[in-house]
Amino acid sequence: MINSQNTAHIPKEAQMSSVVTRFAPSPTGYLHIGGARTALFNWLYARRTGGKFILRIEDTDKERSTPELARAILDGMSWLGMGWDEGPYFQTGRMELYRREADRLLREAKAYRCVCTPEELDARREAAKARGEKPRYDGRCRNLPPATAEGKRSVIRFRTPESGQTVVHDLFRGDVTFEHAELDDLVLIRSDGLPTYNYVVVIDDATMGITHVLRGDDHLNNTPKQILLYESLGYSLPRFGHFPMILGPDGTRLSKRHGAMSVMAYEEMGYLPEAMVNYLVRLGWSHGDQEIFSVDELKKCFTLENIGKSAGKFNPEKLLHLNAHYIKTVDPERIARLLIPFLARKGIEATPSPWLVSVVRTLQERSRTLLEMADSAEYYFREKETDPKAAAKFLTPEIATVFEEIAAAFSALPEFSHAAMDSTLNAIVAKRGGTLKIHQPIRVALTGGTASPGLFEVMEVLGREEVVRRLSKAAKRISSV
RNA sequence: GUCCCCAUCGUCUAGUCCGGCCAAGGACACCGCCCUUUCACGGCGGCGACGGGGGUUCAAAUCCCCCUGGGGACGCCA
Repeated sequence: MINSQNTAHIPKEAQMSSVVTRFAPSPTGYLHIGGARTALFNWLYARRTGGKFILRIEDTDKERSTPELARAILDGMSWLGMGWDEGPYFQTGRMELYRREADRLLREAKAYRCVCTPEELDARREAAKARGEKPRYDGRCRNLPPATAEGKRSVIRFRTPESGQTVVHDLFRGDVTFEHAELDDLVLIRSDGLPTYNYVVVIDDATMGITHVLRGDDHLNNTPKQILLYESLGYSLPRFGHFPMILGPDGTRLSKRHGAMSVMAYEEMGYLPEAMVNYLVRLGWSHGDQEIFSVDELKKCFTLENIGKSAGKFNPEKLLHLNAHYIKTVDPERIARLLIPFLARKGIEATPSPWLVSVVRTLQERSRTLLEMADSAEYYFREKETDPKAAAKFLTPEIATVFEEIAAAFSALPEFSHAAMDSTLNAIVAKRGGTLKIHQPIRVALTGGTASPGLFEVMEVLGREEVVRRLSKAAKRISSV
């Protein structure tokens, strides 16, 4: 017998207009890169098709789930700008439904009670591995008279067909066939009465009307079991699509070893959500040669057809590049607002103002993250310690008098503008033979280092008073050495 | 070990379904040059891939098979 998801008869338009996707993370960790992309694909597909996107928290692992982590996942979703149309649903609130359906399966003999203990199961698994076999449940409680389990600690297992096969019609990979003989009798309800993942996911997806189950291909092997469950429960099947996982830069499964994998860690490092979204969407999906995508654009052009099949490696460099792109092109007023907490971390108090925006404008082209921007913005707010090497090279004794002359000339300027400063400097240089290199010394005196935005921009933002003050101060300091 | 998936530059990928337009295109990184008051931005150029072997065909990155490599799953985790 071959089980199949038969949706081919449904007209394309009908499928399009009624798409329901979901993201179902378990609150046993933060929202990480991989999870975020899964959410993104589902969210984008729903948006693209005018469908619905549901958020569901899979909290049936009472050992590891915490409300704080559930909160953190929600925060991550919000930061990335992914809103959900329904939920978040929590599975812990749906226990009665899970038990009722399990009882039904039990009554129909599609499931049975198993009294094997975890210890026994472990031992058998090890033994099977030692023998070189696939470690599966051996089915010894399958035909136990129901009375045997009476009063004993037991789990409810699904009675998987012993022969035949199930084929998964995967949206991205085509048909994948699994022999039932390869599957074992999975646990539906644990001995403490809590349901397991493979079971609840089916009930939830079915009862919530999910039409497209789009998830990482680490779930592909679970799918035949779930299809069998759908059929036993009498539910109609959604369409399944398994996209490749994201691997660490070293090609192994993503984990803490790979450094910052939590999405929110990137916010703290000064990344913009649009950069993260853009990076994530291009990892495993493409649209010709296009690299830059706004969210609005994605809502129009994101398609399932362009999702690839091979696993991708997480590449922090490209994410950084994309972030630099957005730092550079996003509205400076917004950057200014976002920058404030980063400045605060350095002990710099700033408030939104046109001046702050002008600071940002000078730094947009040379900052790849908000963190970098805050670092290079420091001299606008307070004098920095002068880099000793820069001082040695540019703050030479003969420059002191030049600084004083410039300070005086600047003070006398009717207007402290780029053009006025430029011609003032040129005049002073010309007066001394025209070979004097004056820009770097001024830059060092003003910013404490040799790298900064255009000198005139810096001076305009700093303001005449501060420029004159720093120049005079530098002159005095040089002379006093 | 068993089963499942995957395979184009170091990385993300276009091209593969409908074989010729591909002496394989774009992006990141790297290198060089130009622009330039520094650092950046930008522009131009360079380096760099169809994993191997068999088929099929007039023709294969594209279709088939095997091998190899990588990943995943095998829980009273999700």
